[in-house]
Parts: sequence; structure tokens; C-alpha cells
Amino acid sequence: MPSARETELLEAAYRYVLTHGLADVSLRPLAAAIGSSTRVLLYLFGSKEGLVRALLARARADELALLADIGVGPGVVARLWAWLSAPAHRPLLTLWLEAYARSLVEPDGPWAGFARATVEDWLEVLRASQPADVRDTADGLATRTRELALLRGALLDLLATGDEQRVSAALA
Amino acid sequence: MPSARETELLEAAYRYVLTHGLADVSLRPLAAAIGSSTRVLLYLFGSKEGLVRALLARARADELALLADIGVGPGVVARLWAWLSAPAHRPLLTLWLEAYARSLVEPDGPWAGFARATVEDWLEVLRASQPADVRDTADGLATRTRELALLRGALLDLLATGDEQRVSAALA
DNA sequence: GCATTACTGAAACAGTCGTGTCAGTGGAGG
DNA sequence: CCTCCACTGACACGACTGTTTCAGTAATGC
Repeated sequence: MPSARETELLEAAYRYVLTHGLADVSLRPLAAAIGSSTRVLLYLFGSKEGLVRALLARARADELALLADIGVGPGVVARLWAWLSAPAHRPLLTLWLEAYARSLVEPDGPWAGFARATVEDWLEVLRASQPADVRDTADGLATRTRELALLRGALLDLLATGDEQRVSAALA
Repeated sequence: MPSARETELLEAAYRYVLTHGLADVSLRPLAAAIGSSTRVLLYLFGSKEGLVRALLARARADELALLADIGVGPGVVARLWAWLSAPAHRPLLTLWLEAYARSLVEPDGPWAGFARATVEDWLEVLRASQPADVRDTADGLATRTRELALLRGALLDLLATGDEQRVSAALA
């Protein structure tokens, strides 16, 4: 049950890491940037690990909100790609990739399970969007795994090159 | 023109970061693990940034050697996936992803351009493997971009879940 | 033999890290 | 009024960071 001040500072910290990255964030610069102090951050979140965990949960909340907003049914892949390729979402997606990579390198700590969780979240949405008669077949599983791979791979490409035209054309 | 001792230590350091990650490596633990000292690492590589740069170049050399070894022509995608999905290559690929993400978050420093460079390397191999009559068409570009996305996205999935059966089936 | 070169050890530098301690605020409820 | 509670400021602690200084050692080339 977070207090008002806690969610307020979490939002500010979230905005901060979206532009500065999560990997080598440190308390003092972060606190200074959001008009707080290390003392308060530690008081509210217990430890730096607690803060990172809260930030990761915050990012995940954004992701789940997106998936809920996209909905299910025909055309999900296109709708997902429209969202992923929107320039405004690039900082979030870079943060997402950073957390993904980190959770693979360091399977313990606050990052644990982040990568696996997002794979499952997305696969579930794709599954719900499949016709009922293929949803539980091996073919259906293969299809949505392929769709997910295509989206994620295209995202990697887009984040690195910024070449939206080429990547979007490849997905059409 | 690196000295013998330099390449020897670089190999040892490379083996170290393959298991420990590159993001939060620090000189003293690294030096202790490979039987050296910070003094020597700094002497040989100039600075930590120089060392990281050398390690990134080393990883990239592995990648380019792979691409040369795979060759070009029909079936490249399958051959590439066989290599990517081999369990023995997982540490290298995790390191690769880590460097990829980092180069997006921090476009300056030793990581600069890593992500973009690998996209271009791989696209070029896929291009060389296409029939001559589509190689320079918009369709050819879209096709190889899609093939690359599929491979990279599948790799992300595999690294997170380890579910080689599902992911490989999706690529078939 | 002697100077040059490549490498190495020990210790210290200034700075940053996360965290703990101690002492306060200010407002809300009894 | 007074107590409780959420929050905050200042400061210090020990550990760790990359880097530098000063001092060697061992081998190589002349």
C-alpha cells in the first residue's frame, strides 16, 4: 500500500530512468534530479534494490496496460507493431530491452524473471487472438511463437537503426 | 599490434565476461580472477574503457568468424539458427544481447554503434544469400529484414525461456 | 656490460557507492 | 495541548571505483 508521496517519487524516478537507463543508476544523482534525497528514497523503498524492483514493476504495469489496451482478435500483430514502432514509445522500449538483457545476465536480484515474464505475457495475448480451433494445437503454439519473434526482432532492429520504413515494410 | 601477453590476458578476460557479464565488470575482481592485476590491465589497455573496447571487439570477432563460417547461399537462415540455438553458444549470445542493449542506452563510449553494426553485418550475409534477381529489390530488402527479425526475436525468446523445442518448431 | 623495453607489485589518490545514525520537521487525530 | 506518524536534512561509515606514483624485475638488442 504505497503512500501518496511514494507513488509521486516513483513516477518521477520512472521518468528519470526512461532517459538515463536503469543499469547504472545511482541514488544520489537520481535523488537530486527528482528533487528528493537518498534518505527519503531509502526510507520509502527500503533499499536500492527495493527501488529498482518498484521501477521494474512500474515498467511492467505500463506493458500490461498496453496489452490490455490492444485487446485481442484479428490484427493484433499489426496493432502491436503500430504501438512498438511509435517514436514516443522508444525510451520505454529501450528500458524494456535493458531490463530484459539484465535479467538474463543476472538471474538473481530485482531483475529475476523479467524476460521470461514478458515472453509469457505476450504469448498469452497472441494466443487469445487466435481462432479457437487452432489455439490449443501445436501449430497454434508455433504460429504465435513466430509472431512474437517477428515483433521482437523487428523491435531490436528498429531500436538500433531507427529505420522505421524498412522494418515496417518487412512486417507488412 | 597487441603483444603476446596482451592477447593472452584479453582471452582470459573474455572468458571471464562471458560468464560474469560486461555491464558491471570491475577491474580488481576481474584481475584477480584471471591472475593479473589492475596495474597490468591498465598498462596494457590504457584504461578500463580501452579494455571494454577490446573485449567488445573480441566478441565481434567471434561473431564475424561465425558469419564467415556459415557462408552464403540457400539455407542460411536454418544454418544460422542451428548456430544460435546451440547451448554452447548461449553465454556468448547473452553477452551479445547485453552489449546490444547497452549500446542503445549509452550511445557514447566504448559501446557506440555496436547494435547498428551487428544489424548491418547480418543483413549483408542474408543479402549475399539471396538470388541475384531479388537481391537489389525492395522485396529482397524486406525479406532479409524479416528473416533477421525472426532470428533475433527467436533468440530473445530462447535466451529467456530456454524452450528450444517450441522456438525451433516456430522457425521451421 | 649496458641500455632499452616489456611487464609487474604495492600503495595511495580522490571520488562514488549504498547504507546507517541522529536529529529534527509538520500536520492529523485524540 | 499533545502525541503520534509520515517524512526529511546533515553527516559519517566502510567498501569499492578507476587511476596514478614510485619502485622494481627480467629479458632483449647492441
